[in-house]
Amino acid sequence: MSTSPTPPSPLDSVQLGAYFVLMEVAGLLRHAVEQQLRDDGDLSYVQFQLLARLGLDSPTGSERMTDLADGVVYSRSGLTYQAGLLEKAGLVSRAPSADDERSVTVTITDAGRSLISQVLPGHVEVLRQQLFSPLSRTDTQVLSDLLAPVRDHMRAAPPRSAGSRRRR
Amino acid sequence: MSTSPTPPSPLDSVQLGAYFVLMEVAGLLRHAVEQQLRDDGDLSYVQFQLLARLGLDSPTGSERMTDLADGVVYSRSGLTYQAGLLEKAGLVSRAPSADDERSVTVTITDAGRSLISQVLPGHVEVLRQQLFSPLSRTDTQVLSDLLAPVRDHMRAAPPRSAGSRRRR
DNA sequence: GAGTAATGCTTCGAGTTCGAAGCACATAGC
DNA sequence: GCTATGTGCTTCGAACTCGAAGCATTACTC
Repeated sequence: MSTSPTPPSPLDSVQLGAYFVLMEVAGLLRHAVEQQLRDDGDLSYVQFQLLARLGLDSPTGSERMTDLADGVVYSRSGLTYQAGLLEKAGLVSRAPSADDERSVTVTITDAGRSLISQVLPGHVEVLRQQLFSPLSRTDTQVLSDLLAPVRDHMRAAPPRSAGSRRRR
Repeated sequence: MSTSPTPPSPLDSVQLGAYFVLMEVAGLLRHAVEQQLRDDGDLSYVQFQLLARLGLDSPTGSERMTDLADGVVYSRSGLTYQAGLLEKAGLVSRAPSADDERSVTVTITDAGRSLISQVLPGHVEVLRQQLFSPLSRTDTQVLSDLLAPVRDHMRAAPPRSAGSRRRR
């Protein structure tokens, strides 16, 4: 209430270590993956994420811009830019949504699907070598189970651009 | 073994899930942290990493450019840019190394140390709320133990710019 | 059903990132 | 010692990213 300046109560070394190693692994993995995608299909990591989400996750192969942006943790303006590139490359098409005239629906094309399947094997191989080779089946399961609640928790309290434009 | 084209052998769903959740948590966490750093000390995530490494990890408060770049998973040219910004802000100083005339040694200044301690409490608070609140003490330890070998493995087989300039 | 607020996307400018090329110093081989 | 190769850092250009501001459509409220 007055000037209690958040008593330090620093993280213990285990927590700090977990934080650092988490961020570092993610960073290194991203670099490795990025390089493979560039070599095999001339795609950036974000572009691959977008295509994968459309081609593998979505049953219809379509999604709204906003849902795509949220799903990939990405700014809206950045998505506009990337969607433009993907469209120019013929991997994706954009059209105003049927029900909501404001929305734009992005749909993966056949070329897009084919590019995914061209890139995927190498992608999987990188993951296997870089990420999974030091992890047993059980390890992987445990890792996943530990992080899933964290993801859900973070999604719930969105630090993202999610906040309403300005909560007045 | 003529044309065995890397038999698909796709990752199972557990592995895929682990991959996705790992990358997503890291992404979300980075955004959250970035915002806090911006608000509390006008620092980017990379800048904070650099200062933290100099101020908290290094006993002397100094490191060579290359070691800094490797430690932070960052390109050399990018580091040159950021080191320039930090120097201009008075948080860091640069000087040619004593033993090797090519090297540049970066050293954190008092202002840099003071900025770290100004930003750290809020940083820790974000981590506590975003990352650690869904994790028990044991969970955190396990997570750290799972990822440490992965990091070591990835560091060993560097996908980074590490390769010699061109292995001829 | 008119007016206000909220939502969906894009444009714009500024800042950041990377790799390739280049410069300077250091090391190796002869 | 002198050339050839390697290493450390910086400069340069191109590409990417973000948030703020703007435009269009939809949802609320009375």
